Amino acid sequence: MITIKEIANMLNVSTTTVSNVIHGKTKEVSPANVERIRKVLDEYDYMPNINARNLASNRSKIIGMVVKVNGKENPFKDQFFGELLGAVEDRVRSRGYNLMVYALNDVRQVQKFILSWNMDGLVTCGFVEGEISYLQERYKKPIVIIDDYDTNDLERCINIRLEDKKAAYEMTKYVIGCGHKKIAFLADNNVNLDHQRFLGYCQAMDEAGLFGSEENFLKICPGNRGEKNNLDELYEKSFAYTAIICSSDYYAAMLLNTFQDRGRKIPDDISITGFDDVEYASLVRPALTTVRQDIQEKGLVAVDMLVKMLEENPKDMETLVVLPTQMVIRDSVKRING
Amino acid sequence: MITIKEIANMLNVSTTTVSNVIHGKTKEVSPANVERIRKVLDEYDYMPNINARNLASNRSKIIGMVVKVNGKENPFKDQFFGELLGAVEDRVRSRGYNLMVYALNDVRQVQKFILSWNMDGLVTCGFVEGEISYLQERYKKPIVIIDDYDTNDLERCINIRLEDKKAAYEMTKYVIGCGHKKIAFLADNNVNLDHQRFLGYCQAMDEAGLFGSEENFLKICPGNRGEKNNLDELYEKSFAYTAIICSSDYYAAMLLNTFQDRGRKIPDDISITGFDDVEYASLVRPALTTVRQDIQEKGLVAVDMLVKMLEENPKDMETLVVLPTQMVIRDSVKRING
DNA sequence: TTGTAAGCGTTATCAT
DNA sequence: ATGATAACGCTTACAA
Repeated sequence: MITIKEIANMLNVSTTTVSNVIHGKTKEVSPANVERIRKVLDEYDYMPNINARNLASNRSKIIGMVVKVNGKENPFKDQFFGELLGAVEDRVRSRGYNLMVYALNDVRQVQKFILSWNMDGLVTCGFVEGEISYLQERYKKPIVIIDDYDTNDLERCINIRLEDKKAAYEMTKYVIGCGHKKIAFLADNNVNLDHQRFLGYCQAMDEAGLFGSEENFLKICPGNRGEKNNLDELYEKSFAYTAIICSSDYYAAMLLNTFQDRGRKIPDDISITGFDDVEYASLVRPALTTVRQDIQEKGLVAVDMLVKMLEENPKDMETLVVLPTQMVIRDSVKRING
Repeated sequence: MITIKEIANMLNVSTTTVSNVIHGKTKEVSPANVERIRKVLDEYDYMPNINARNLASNRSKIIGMVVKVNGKENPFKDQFFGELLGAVEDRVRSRGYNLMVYALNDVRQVQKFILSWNMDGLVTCGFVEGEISYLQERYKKPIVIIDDYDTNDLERCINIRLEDKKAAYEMTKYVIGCGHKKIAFLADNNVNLDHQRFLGYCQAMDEAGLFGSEENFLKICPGNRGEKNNLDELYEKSFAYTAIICSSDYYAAMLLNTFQDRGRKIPDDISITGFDDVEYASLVRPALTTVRQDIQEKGLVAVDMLVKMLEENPKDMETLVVLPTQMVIRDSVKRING
């Protein structure tokens, strides 16, 4: 690999001049030299040594994507994260940055990597308040936080979310409108965005004079490697309901499966709804009635906001983006008599 | 961020001594100094500047993962790539490296990134012969090639594949054993691993005295953004068969869907098999009879082999890993009368 | 328009 | 056991 210095020597010019040509600052260089240097650059297929460049210029052109991993699972098995990552990668690259990916559960490790590499910015997903602010105190560059509700108005931080509460509210209202009264809500926890969705569910239930409380919150265990889901328990509990609002397509599909295997007909015996509208939401049978979010868009917006902060550093930048959702009605909810 | 030089000054020692402590070369440093330096390192939460380190030591501790993207699709939407990426990330990190991810279709771009960053090694997926050898000529470091059949015995390259032909052979044999005679093979192309699977199909057909030829190769169009699948055409053609061996779960699920929507019963009217055993293979209905591969393992092995080359540089290293597959019999194939 | 030279934070060689 | 010091390849004042 040829270096700037070598080219400068070859052509009897200074490294500054070569550097200027490389960076397109051709106004500062005589046309003749521009020509000569460009030719050599091309001929020898010059590639900058990015480590040297980063060291000298004190930036890195690296954007880190850090997703929190709970337990031992591979987060990118989940189509949501896969699609998000792909969108982020695409936009990061087309904006001239490079993407480093980490799936971690320890925020101290995150800190180590981003500081050591002097990353220009960060996209995080799945981390919560305490973790984010820990990072934010030590890392003085922009952070985009995807899908968190507890981190608000932190300096240099941008939040990207959905209308989670509203979406769950609408879905629940739709199910109620189909004649259901005994409706449960299912998630693997009741914090952050799952909590917001639960609140939406509760609101719709309350408005309809039904009973939206924790009593009807069904907690599903994530079922990591080795660890079993609590599907038996959920199966038993499900008999108390005619519909279950799930906080993800993933769990909805799991219920669909389990229940049908044990002989309950869906939606005839019980209705089930999902959230996200990942690809297999329309592949399972019955196809899931669900809430669509545009994951691709989430990733693109995340990077765009980050790069905007990085390159324009606008003073009055909006610090929160709430993306819209959309009901997708398929076949997993039955219209029943009141 | 505190630097080595600053620490050295504070303690009136040389940067060499500090550096030695940082790297655990405590034999070369007096216990008293080890103690003093460690304390400061800890107190000031020293983080190395990796760009400086890389520049000085001429390595990068970066492993690149490059997946070829055809058309405009986001490859990580496909659970196969998502899971592979997650496995690679996990192992890369635990081996002390960092992962940079690129989804590209132009091999010249790949070259630019890996050379500029001085990456230590590469994991590629989806690239084919000409592209790989182009890279290999310019990039003098190890490359792991996943799922390619046309690149063999290139220096510094390791191939990782499945028993694709054998797996397809066994699947076809199973379907024949269920009494089917009119069996098609479906893929989106007939090169590389899809071709191997097609060969396995043909072999089983031939052995059974049936007709395994291109005539029974059904080509499905990938259906990228905007572009439509040729499902109408495939639906019509399917009436000539009682079973279709698909080269991926993805397409199998798509057929399941389309055919059922148009009123054909599966497996009663036509049997369908998949390949990969991604998660939704067991979520669709009927659950797919398919060939299981261990994607997680594929990723782990890829990184292990790469790191082994990097750190041990063994002379007699095996250059090909063929991972096993496994038949998974579910509900999408019907046993019929000969 | 061009060149000089300091500096980025490490590593590593070679003395002492 | 410890320390000078050059080197890594680039950017960027500043000088000419």
